[in-house]
Amino acid sequence: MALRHAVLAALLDGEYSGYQLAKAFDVGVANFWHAASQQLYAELAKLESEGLVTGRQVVQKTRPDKRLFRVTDAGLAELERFGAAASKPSFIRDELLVKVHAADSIDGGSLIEQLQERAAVAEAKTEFLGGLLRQLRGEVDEAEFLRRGERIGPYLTCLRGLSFERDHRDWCVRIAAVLRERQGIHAGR
Amino acid sequence: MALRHAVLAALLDGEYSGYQLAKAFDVGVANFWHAASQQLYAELAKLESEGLVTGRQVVQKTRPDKRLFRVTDAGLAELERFGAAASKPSFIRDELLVKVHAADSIDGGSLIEQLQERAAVAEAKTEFLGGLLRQLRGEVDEAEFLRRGERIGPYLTCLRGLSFERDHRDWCVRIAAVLRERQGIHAGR
DNA sequence: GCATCCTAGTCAAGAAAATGACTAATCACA
DNA sequence: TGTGATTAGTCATTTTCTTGACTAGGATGC
Repeated sequence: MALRHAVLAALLDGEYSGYQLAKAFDVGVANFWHAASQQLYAELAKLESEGLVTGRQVVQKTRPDKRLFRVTDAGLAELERFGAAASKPSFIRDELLVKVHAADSIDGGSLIEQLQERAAVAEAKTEFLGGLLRQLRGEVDEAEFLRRGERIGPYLTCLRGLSFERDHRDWCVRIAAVLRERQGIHAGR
Repeated sequence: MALRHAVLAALLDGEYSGYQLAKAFDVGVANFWHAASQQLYAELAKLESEGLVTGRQVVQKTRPDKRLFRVTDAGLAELERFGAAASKPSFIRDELLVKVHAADSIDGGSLIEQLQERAAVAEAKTEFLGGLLRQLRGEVDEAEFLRRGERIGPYLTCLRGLSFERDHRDWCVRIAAVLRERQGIHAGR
């Protein structure tokens, strides 16, 4: 009963097909929620049967037909209700961190590689989110956009994502350096 | 097939009962993995049946008896194998962020309150993790500890947790301020 | 001219995780 | 003297997630 609200929140940006929604969950929404496309199709069907979203068929010539969904008034009411209720505490789940926690018992070389790779991914995502933010705010500067923009929700969560990715990148780089130095010390004995 | 490695990594710190493990998953391990105590008991039973951990009964007078677990050589080998394999991408899941994404459609007052509350929690966790780090490194300074400490894995993941919480707190404070200012603008019209 | 990618989904099986209830003794507090 | 917290778990059910396979046509690249 939680994915549904992430879907509703994502659909506020406009009409989406399940496929497009899955894309959104790979980029902006990924800053706070992850879901596979099959889950999204299933959730959309459930939301539709409950009347929280409506879909309309769009026939396409060069592409398979699709169904575009948007949030209904009942969906908005449900979001409103959700917004007022208590939130579950957030959680992270990260296998790379599990490995680092076990760093003293596993192969350092491989770990360093993975940290560098992850740092590169985080760096790429940092740049991507930077671009996305520029796109979302358009011509105006950030402070002005945040004061008077019409749809700032996605912007705010992207800000969080950007900060997270930067921070994560820095940590990865630093930890890789720490592990490299320790390898040098061990090799030098 | 993922919780098992988090459990193995956590058990590297020494012998733990299921109950103690659950505590660890609420503090240090929470920086990268979340699990309910029931899951941990179940996972420990599975790991034991596969020979990756061994448990020994400890009879207590004033407390219920408990079973302390430690990682076996087979468990270490499994961790080693896990360390060399590719990691799944990490994911965050945060209902508060879902709400912020939908900020334009839900009640601002409640959201601001929740952001402030979350900021306070993050602040408390920041302080807690700071203390934990001091405790982990003992008398030596950080650079020295990271160069020559014996068990740095938990320290490194706590560093990540600390950074995350600080960052999260700052974001919460800032977003609450942004939403407050927007409320002022609306009220002023 | 063939291979692969992209759009746009659907289906089913099985693993993993979340939830809620329950036991039972001890200790701290008021 | 009783209320609640702490230690130390167990059991069962439901929900959610993951994985892999499958359809099908058009676009793109080599």
